[in-house]
Amino acid sequence: MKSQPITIKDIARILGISPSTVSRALKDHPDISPKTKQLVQTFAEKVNYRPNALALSLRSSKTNTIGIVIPEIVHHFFSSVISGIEDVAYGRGYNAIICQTNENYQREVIDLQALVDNRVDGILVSMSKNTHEFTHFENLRENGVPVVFFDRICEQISSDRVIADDFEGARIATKHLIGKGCKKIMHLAAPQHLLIGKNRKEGFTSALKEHKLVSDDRYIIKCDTREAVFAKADDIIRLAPEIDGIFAVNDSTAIAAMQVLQRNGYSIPKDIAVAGFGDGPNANIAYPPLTTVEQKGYDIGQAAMRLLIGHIEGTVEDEEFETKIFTPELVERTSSQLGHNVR
Amino acid sequence: MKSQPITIKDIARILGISPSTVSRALKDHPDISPKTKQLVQTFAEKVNYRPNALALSLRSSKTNTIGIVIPEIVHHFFSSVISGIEDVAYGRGYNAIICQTNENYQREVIDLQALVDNRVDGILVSMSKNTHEFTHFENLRENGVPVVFFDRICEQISSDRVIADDFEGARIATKHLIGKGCKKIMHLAAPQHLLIGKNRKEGFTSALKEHKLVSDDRYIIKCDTREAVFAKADDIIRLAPEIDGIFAVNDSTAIAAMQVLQRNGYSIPKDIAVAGFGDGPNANIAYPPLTTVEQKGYDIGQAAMRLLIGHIEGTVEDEEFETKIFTPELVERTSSQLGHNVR
DNA sequence: ATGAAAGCGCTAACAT
DNA sequence: ATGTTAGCGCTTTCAT
Repeated sequence: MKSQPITIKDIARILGISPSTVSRALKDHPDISPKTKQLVQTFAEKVNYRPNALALSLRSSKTNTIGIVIPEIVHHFFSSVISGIEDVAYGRGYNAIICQTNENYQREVIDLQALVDNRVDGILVSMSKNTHEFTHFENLRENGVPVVFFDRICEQISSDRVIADDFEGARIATKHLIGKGCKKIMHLAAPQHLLIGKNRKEGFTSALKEHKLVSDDRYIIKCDTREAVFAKADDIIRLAPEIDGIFAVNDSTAIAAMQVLQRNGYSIPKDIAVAGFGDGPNANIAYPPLTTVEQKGYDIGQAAMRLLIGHIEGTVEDEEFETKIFTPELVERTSSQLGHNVR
Repeated sequence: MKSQPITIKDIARILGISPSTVSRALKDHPDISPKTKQLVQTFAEKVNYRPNALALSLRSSKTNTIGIVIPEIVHHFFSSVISGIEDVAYGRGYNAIICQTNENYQREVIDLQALVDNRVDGILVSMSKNTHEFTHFENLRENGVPVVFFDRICEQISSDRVIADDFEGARIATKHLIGKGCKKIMHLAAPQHLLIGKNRKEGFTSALKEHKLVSDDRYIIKCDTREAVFAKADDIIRLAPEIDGIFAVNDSTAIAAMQVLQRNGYSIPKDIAVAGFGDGPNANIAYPPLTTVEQKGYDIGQAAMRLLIGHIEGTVEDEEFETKIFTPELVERTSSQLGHNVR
């Protein structure tokens, strides 16, 4: 029962007219007589004719499809970005293909290649954590495929970029903790070869300096996942008696740290105030609800897609690149109310 | 600088040979002389030749691409399923296009149409909550596109299916609560036109009956999202004094219910024991950690993709359908320890 | 107002 | 061992 989809040629044969007439009739070409148009359109409707997108794309070298390459779909931030991208994309007649690299460099290379092979009109990329080679990005340029980086941008490649102001976000969160009375704040940091790791750490230290607080390297612990926190639990607990605040590079790290401290008899936020980064839905589920900075994923996605369309449709000069920066906003909840008891 | 990608024709012209020779040389055809092969392959490598997947697919009417249509990417269950699908797919030389419907029927129709237009080799679908018309699924069959439903299957369409045993999972969770001493258990239920809603409720009532507990309709509250729980908070609080357990249709609903109860002075699990369904990462983040049943998303994804490949590659009879069922497993945590205090 | 022909990039039957 | 041709489905110039 695997019936081949009907083609323009089929319609032409059945109706006893030429393929070109069918093609024109279907798109209301003025040359075609109303009678023929009527005939063709009605028939096409009846047999549920659908143009073959492959053939269309091959002919026009335009797929109306863009590729999205991201580390992990499951993170709230990335899925907000995807929603932003998709809403703009669909509105402008583009389809989006999502590829997740699972933070795997090899997969990133393969995914990009597959997108290029399938002649997508443009690509939106957020780099994997393990990417240190950039020739696969350079190849895109050589192939004439427009690219916009977002969030995890590649500094070595000149291109449009859309980012959250990680430095400022970290600074805001840290100043908030200081405002709540914290004097000795620990930072749970991401790897420093990642821009977000570097910028958030620098925002953190900048806030400390501004308020003339000591910036103790011992208080900077490298862990940026839930698992990493549990692996470093001993280090955190050893320092816990000295500190009164934690700023974590993301929400899951912040939440895991709260759990580690609570299991060791500390009360949050009474003994130690905590702030995270990202504002996913976890922040509300956490106990106590987590103070964090909101990253505006949806806006970032929209902006990235708009920039990409600018390049695809040639409304922007080819070598003219732009960087859009979104400043995060503090979302204050219970976890940062130093000294307060929570039920 | 938008250089068109190089084609076989280009190579042929430059090397002064015919396109067919180039094509054959590139795929090690035995007819071609080693010298020519060497020449062509080296050159192709040098200019970074890549076949145009569009042209390939058009010619072979085989795209080596499958479509995934799911309600929401962000849910842990669905992203596990995607990982399972992708791992099998890549291993067998298929690419996957992910479409999220956002539980929107119209979007589901559009996404499926786009996939068919792009001639994917097969489609994996988990239905949107708001889908009550099924002609768009029937059209797939008419177009000869193999489909496998998973999790949110469509009863009205005969096809391969991969599901979690929701009835049994709900029964296991409910019996667990009963075993912990619960006598009056509330159920937070999903809409009954959804199979998962129906099956989980029936698993719940079946466990009650088995243990000769009363099944009170007042204890069945319709809410299956975090927001819905807050909307029904008054109803839940009104009944809270009577009950000693809650079985929720999913984890976020269970967690929201715990929060509502806690904010109203109830202690979990001392006063009321709670169990959820799904075992996403939230279950660990919740306070107290949530007892729930694990849905085996990764396995379901793998199984669904394997079934789909069977149909695509014709190793399975066309009208021969299979249903694979995965039984969830209980993951016992703190939220269900009725009578116990948690710090 | 309609049709014939060519071509998007590729491959495979059919020459030579 | 290599080249010529035709065709996948579609559109569009160029006839008529």
